[in-house]
Amino acid sequence: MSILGHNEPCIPLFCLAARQMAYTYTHPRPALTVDCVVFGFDAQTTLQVLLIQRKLTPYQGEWALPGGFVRLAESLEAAARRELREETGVEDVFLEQLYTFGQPDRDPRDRVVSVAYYALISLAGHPLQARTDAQDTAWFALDAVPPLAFDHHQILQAAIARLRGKVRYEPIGFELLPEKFTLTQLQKLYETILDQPLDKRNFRNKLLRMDLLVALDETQTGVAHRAARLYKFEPQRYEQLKQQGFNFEL
Amino acid sequence: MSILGHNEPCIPLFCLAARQMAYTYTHPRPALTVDCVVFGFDAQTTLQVLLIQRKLTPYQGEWALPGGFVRLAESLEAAARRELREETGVEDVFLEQLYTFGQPDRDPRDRVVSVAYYALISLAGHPLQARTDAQDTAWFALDAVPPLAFDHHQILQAAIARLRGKVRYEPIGFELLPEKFTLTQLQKLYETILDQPLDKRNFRNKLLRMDLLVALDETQTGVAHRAARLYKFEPQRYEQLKQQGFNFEL
DNA sequence: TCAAAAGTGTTGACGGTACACCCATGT
DNA sequence: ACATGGGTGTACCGTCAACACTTTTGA
Repeated sequence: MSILGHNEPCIPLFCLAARQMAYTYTHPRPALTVDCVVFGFDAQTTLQVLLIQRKLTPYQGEWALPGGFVRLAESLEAAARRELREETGVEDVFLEQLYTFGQPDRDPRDRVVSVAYYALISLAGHPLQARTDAQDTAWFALDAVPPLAFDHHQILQAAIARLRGKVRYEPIGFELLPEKFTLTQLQKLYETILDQPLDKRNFRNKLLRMDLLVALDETQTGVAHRAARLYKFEPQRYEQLKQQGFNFEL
Repeated sequence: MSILGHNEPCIPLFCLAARQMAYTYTHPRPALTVDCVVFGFDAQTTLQVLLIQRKLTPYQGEWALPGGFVRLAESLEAAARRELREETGVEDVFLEQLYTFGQPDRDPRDRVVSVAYYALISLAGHPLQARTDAQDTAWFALDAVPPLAFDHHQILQAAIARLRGKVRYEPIGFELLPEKFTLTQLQKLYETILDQPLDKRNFRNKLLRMDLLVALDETQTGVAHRAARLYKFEPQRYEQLKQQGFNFEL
């Protein structure tokens, strides 16, 4: 646990650290962290964010985005993935850089610049994760997010805006669904993210016309009504179409 | 001039620097810089980037993006604007954060993370700038960019991709033109950025239908043929329409 | 008078939107 | 048998794409 309250085992790389000492005098450096906005979706509930409760001051006891210091020998994305794994158990997810936040006063103690990432995962896949036992990690529906530490509320808003924008012209929505899903689940996902109702027939026609989904020979199970057909998104098919000038758009 | 070869007067903030010393041991910090991709356009020529020639090792004598260290008390954007002013004389321009580059080996000497920005300016407005006298600052057409230092080529490519994407759904193209411009100049700008020919009548109809431009009672001067009407982009009008659900799109 | 760019409308194709009913399944 | 969501087609309308000639001006 670091002095700044982020979770990082202390394994300094001595040669790099020594080399840096000389430079530090001429150029005092901001601290560098990564923070992750993890979105989870489940057609039974809604779109949620993963938060952790801070154990250290400042903002002790408040909720915050998972994140921590960047090590000297790892890339920014690697740092984000490591923090995500260490703090929340989340692994192997869609992860993309969002924006870098660097207002001088965003951390009350020291200058800390943070590179924010956002991640997308299916809650149906990993239902509430192994970490739910830990009292300090929890999912919050987007309309019930508690006050957040630092400028994390601003980061969250930026992530929502990015997701809303990007989901319309890149097929990233599928990252929030299990591998096999129904068209109704997909529609509910889009309605939730875009915050507007969509017409069922138009939605289905449009998506199927794109030729990105393969219909499986399977149906939903465990529902108290007619079981819906399951579909799968084909990333390779998308790459192929994209090279032929196809543009995903919804 | 810093040991890392970026241009920054050495004015350490001693109290912050001292406070940081204690943390440095537990958390050796990457150095943090900003780099700027400055795009300039002129309907007589084409889309260009502003580069500076490095005077220090490494990559001595090679071309690079303007940039330098972030100071402890300034925001990232302020650092980008300061470096731009100090190194190239460019001021008061459209500037937006692009992406943060942090591969551990992107600087051969030390870990340096760089927050990249891109800027848009009209060359007709500031024709080749006061700095053209300086031998170490120059504009390069995008299809004639020399080899660049560090990973600056990658940064440039990312900036081009961003510009190409964004120009289609936000009216940022006007930042590359003088305040008063002709529709032909605007069309040439879009053709250059999107790298495809556009139909003159369709282009004009579509833009004028958007109701974002005001026709001025002035025409071009100094051309050896019929002078074209001048137009002006109205940012307030855009904000107003946006709130009514209007989406710029080309 | 010539060269060079400005300016202007119509048509056909396509995709978006709006809209309502029957079907399959589990309880 | 009933409740719940699954699944399907068409008609209208607006927007995009293709396309060529006349006008103005300066040299």
